[in-house]
Order: sequence, then C-alpha cells, then structure tokens
Amino acid sequence: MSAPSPGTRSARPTMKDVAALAGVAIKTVSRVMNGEPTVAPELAARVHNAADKLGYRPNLTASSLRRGDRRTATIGMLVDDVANPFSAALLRAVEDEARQRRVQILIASLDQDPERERELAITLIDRGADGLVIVPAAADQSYLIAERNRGTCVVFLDREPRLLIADAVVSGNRSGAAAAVEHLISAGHQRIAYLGDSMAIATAAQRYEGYRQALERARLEADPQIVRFGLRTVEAATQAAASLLGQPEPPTAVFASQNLVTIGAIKALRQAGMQDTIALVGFDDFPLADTLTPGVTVIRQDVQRLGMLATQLLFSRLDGDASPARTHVVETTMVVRGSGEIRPSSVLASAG
Amino acid sequence: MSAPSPGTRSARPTMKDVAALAGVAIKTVSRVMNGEPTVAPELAARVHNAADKLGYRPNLTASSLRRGDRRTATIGMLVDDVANPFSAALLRAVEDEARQRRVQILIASLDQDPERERELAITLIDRGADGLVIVPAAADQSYLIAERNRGTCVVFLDREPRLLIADAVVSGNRSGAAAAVEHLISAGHQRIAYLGDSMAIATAAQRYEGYRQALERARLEADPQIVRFGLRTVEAATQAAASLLGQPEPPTAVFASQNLVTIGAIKALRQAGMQDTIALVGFDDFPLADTLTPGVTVIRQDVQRLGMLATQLLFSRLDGDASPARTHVVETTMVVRGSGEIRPSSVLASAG
DNA sequence: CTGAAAGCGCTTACAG
DNA sequence: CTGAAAGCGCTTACAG
Repeated sequence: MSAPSPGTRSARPTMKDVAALAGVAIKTVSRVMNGEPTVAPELAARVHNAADKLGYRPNLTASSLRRGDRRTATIGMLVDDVANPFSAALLRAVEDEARQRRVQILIASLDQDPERERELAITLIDRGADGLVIVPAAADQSYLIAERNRGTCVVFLDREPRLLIADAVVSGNRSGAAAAVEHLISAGHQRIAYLGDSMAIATAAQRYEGYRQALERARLEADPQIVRFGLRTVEAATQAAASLLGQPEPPTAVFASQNLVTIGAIKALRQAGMQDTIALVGFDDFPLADTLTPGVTVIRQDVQRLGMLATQLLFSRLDGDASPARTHVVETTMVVRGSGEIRPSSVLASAG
Repeated sequence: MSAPSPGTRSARPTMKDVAALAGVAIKTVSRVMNGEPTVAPELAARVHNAADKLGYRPNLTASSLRRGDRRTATIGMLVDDVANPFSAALLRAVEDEARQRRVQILIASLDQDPERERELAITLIDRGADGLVIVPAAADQSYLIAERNRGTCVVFLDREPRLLIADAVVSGNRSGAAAAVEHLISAGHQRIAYLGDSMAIATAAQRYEGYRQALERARLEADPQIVRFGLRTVEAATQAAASLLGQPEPPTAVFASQNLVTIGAIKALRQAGMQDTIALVGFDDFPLADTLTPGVTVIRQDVQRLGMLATQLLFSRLDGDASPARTHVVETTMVVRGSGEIRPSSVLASAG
C-alpha cells in the first residue's frame, strides 16, 4: 500500500495532489472545497473522493494569505491572569460566544504589566488574530491606533481604554460598590473600611468612588485610617485586613473591592475570630462564598454577560459595523448571604 | 504628510514598501529583518529606518508558509473547561513555560465531549498550531495518528492517551488516592464512601482503584452502597453526598475524587450539620480549603509541575527529540487541615 | 555582500 | 461549468 512506513513523515497533501488524483485543475478543487455550487456533480464527487483518500484538508494559512479579507477565524484575548477565577470565567464566556462562529481563541495573561499588554497585543495581531478582546493593564492604549487603522478590531472588557476611542463592556462598578456600602450603612454601620486594588486600575478607582459616594450621601466621614489600596494578592489583603483589626478604633464593617481581596479579608477575620462580629461585603462573587459560615454577601458581576457582549460587539465590528464606539455597562446584583447583614456590636457602636 | 486621514484604513506595509523606501531589494529587507549578519551596516541602517518610518512588521503568516519548518510559534491546548480552577491552573502553567519561548497558546474547552476533542484538535492544527497539549475527553486518540505522521507533536496532560502512543504527564492518581484512604483508615474509619466522576475518565478510574486497593490492604470490605460514580458538577456531588448521609448505615468518612466533588460533599455535610462528625479527604486542592471550618484535608496535585513538564516535553519533541514516548508521573502530596483527621464517633463505629 | 527568479498553497481575475 | 495565469508576502536556491 501507499501508507507511510512507521516513522516516515508523510507530507501533508495539497490541492495539487488532490487535483492530480481527481484529474482536474486545482481551481476546481478549490471550488469544491469552498462549496461553490458551480461545479458539475460528477467532478465534485471525484474531487471529494480524492480528498478523502488522501486525507486532504485545506491549508488555512495559505488561503487566508491570498484572500482579500485576510481573516483567520482566530481572535486574541488578554486578561489579568487566566488562573484567577474572574479572568477564567470571562475567557470561558468569550470562548462560548466565539464557538458559535467557529472562531478560536489565542489567550495570554498580563499580570497587570503594561509593557506586556503592548507586547502581547502586537504579537497576537502578528500571529493573525482578526481582533482582540482586552482586559487592559496599561494606562494608555494609544499604541493600538496604528493597528486599528490597519483593520484590527479591538473591544475592551471590564475596564475602559484610555487615549483610544474604542468599544468597552464594563460592570456597573461605582453603583455596585455604592450599593454594597449603603447596605452596610442601613445595617447600622458608621465605620466601614475599604480594601482594594491599586487606584491605577480603573475598576478599583470606580469602586472606591462608589464607596466614597455612599458615605457622603449618608453624611459619614471617610477615615483614611481604614482605607487600604494596592492589594493584589490574598496574602496582601489578609495582612491589610489584620492591620485594620489591630487598630485602636477598628472598623465595624469591611467593603472588599475584588474577589482575592475578599478572600484575604475573610482569612484575617477568621484568624481574629471576628467573622461573626465584623460585617463584610465583597465585590465579585467566588466559589464557596455560600458555603462559608457566615455566608459571604457579595456584589455579583454578570461575568457571562460581560464576556458575551464583548465578543458579540467584536464580531459586529469585524462584520463591518462602523457606528461610533461606546461603552456598555452591565449592572451588578447583590447576593445576600449573612456576612453583610451583621449589625455593629453595641460596644463598638458606642465607642465609634 | 503621508499619514492617513482619520477614518482611512491604511494597508499594512510589506517588505516591498520597505525595500522601495530604502532603495534595496526585498531580499535585503528580509535579511535585515531576520538578523542575518551578512548585510553591510550602511544598508542595514537604511532598511531599519525605512521599516520604522512605515511601522513595518513582518507578516508571520507569509514567512511561515514559505519556510521549510512551517512553524508559527503557536501551540494548541485542549482542557475540560477553562473556568474550572484545575484546568485554569494547568493553562497558566503551560502559558508560563511557553512564554519563555515566545510561543502563544490557542485554548479550547471540551466539556468532556469526545467529538469536540477530535474536532478541535484538528481545527487547532489547521489554524497552524505547531503542537498540541491535550487533556483528553475521548476514549480513543487514534484519530491523531495521521496528524502525527504529518509532523504535529502531541503531548497528553493529566490523562494518558488511548490507542495512540504518545507522551503523557499525569499525577500519581492511584497512589494519591490510596494514601488518602489509608489516612482515613489509620484515623479509625472502616466505612469510607467514594464519590467520583465517571469511570470512563482515566483519572477517575485510577483514583477509584487506589480507593479499592487501600481498602483491600486493610482487609476492609468495599460496600457498593456507599460508592457513587458519574459526578461532574457541584450540584450532583451535593445530592449524592446527601443521599449517602441519609442511608441506614451512613459512612463515617468520605473520599471525594475531584475538586468539584469535594466542594459538593462539603456542602452536603454542612447542610446536614455533619462537617465535624464525618471525615473528608478530597483529591485536588482548591481555594479556601484552608479557610473552611474544619479545614479540608486534600491530596494536592503539583499543577504547576504537570503543566511545565508537558510543555517542556512538547518543545523537546518540536526540537526533534525522537526518543520513545513515555508517561511521566508527578507524585501528589497530602495536605492535612482537619477534615481528614476526624475520628469515627463511637456510636457509629460500634454500629458499623 | 546583494539581488532576480522561483515557489510555499492557496484564491483572484480573467478567458474560454 | 472549467482552467491557465498571476499574485498574496514572504523565503529558498542560485547567480553574480
């Protein structure tokens, strides 16, 4: 038989091989492979037979090179860290939407490194991505202006771009954070701590703004002593929360602005045995939040919807939608589970 | 100026454009871009200037088409579900290793669908992936034989391939599971339940085998009444665990063979108020396992190492390593946190 | 050290 | 309905 002997590396068959076996021109093979109807059924059958016999599959690289659109049915996605549950859920949502279009995903983690954002965005474009979905790490996306002029579509997810006008899909960060803090205030709290990520991250800044607004509306003073920024890991958040608890005037409630920070706060509260004494509301839901005791009250983001909308938007741009860029806001919902409904203990309340 | 007016889509410059501007042949541009040393410094400088002025970047698709190796510096990865923390951690480990080689990742989720495995493996190869890292869902990988003969390298991760001889990197599933069950036995348990995924999944089958072996060595009978297979979601595991607890002769300990199953078991135990009465050891660590009360004793897989080894292996194959394929086993470690050290209550022990 | 010609595998544009 | 020629942007193979 003509099967390769073991260890032999047979080259991939090309259209030329199929054409030779079927006794037609390669243009006819091309027509059949692309499902063009203007081929005599008899010829088409011969081509299909030959292709099957050889195990032929078209070389997408070559066809995309020659075709006008240059599309590869691949999009790139840049996230903070695929191992973070929020990033992973976004990726999954984008993947599900892309699958319906038979589009594949190139993924990379930025670890909040602005330089890596630029480098990887360019790299994915050069690898042939038709468009990009970016959860940005940099403070400036103007480096993409030239790329966009050359036809690459970009949609931002979770955080808006800066110095670049482009579509974005974000959560209602300010309103969600304000709702969390108002919830704590209505439970009687007057001394509410804020634990959050760096203010250089747009979402963190917006959530802090919501915290401040809620305090202001209730005519409560914001005490910088119980505000901590720049928390990115569970460990950092645990330490920060522990230091709050050790203060002369500890807070009676904590607002944690991100899932890893919430987990850190929980650890610190439990280490201090205060999980039933100090109230906690976290921004962003996480696995087991309902199983801990007390259950953790959170502001839930509609991650599925965030990813889906961003992907749909990207495809509509790739399909030629030239309407002005805009930011789509996906509102959050509060999930009440217990930790956010703890009332201030009378001792602390009278002290504060 | 020659800058495009706003809204104009300027085509991407090619080597031809750079060559024209620099006043050289495109072959010279090619030499400069590929860092070949045999170019007069003066010409090289002219080419660099022209390339910078035009914002030229080589078209990788075109170069890979013409080059002999056909490499794209992209690999494909297929996992169960990127939103699952285990899959996400594997992806991150592969990404970190690939980054050192400046290789990008195409990712897709299989949701344990065998057909999707075949379809996506082929799709990623057709999209130009140089090699694949696969956490397989199908019971048969022979569909890859033809692909491998054509030069695609494949490494399996977490589960070995079947009907295909290829490299694999897996955890010590049997020994890890046996260690978990022996740990429970040495705490005095004689009636230990098994909660696990479908036996069609190789890792699940191996973990069940470890469970059986440990019981056998201790001359304990395996009671099918307290064994549940086919659990894939937290909800299914919660229900299964609850049904165990409602039995006339409930187990005094539970071995859960996977992270989602462990979480389901925890939920059921807590709903029944038995989390301090019935012992639990889970296979695979998960976030917050140390923060729950009691802490959850687990068999930890070295996920970082699994992903790293698989990726290194893939690159060594891509670099031409032709040694016989083999399976690398990464051993697990036990993390003792409390839930696995609960002793059987005397009432139940005497009843059992 | 530099370049003109041919070709990677396909599709476009054009003839018949 | 079918095919021969040219070309996508690059690199190989060869000449000078």
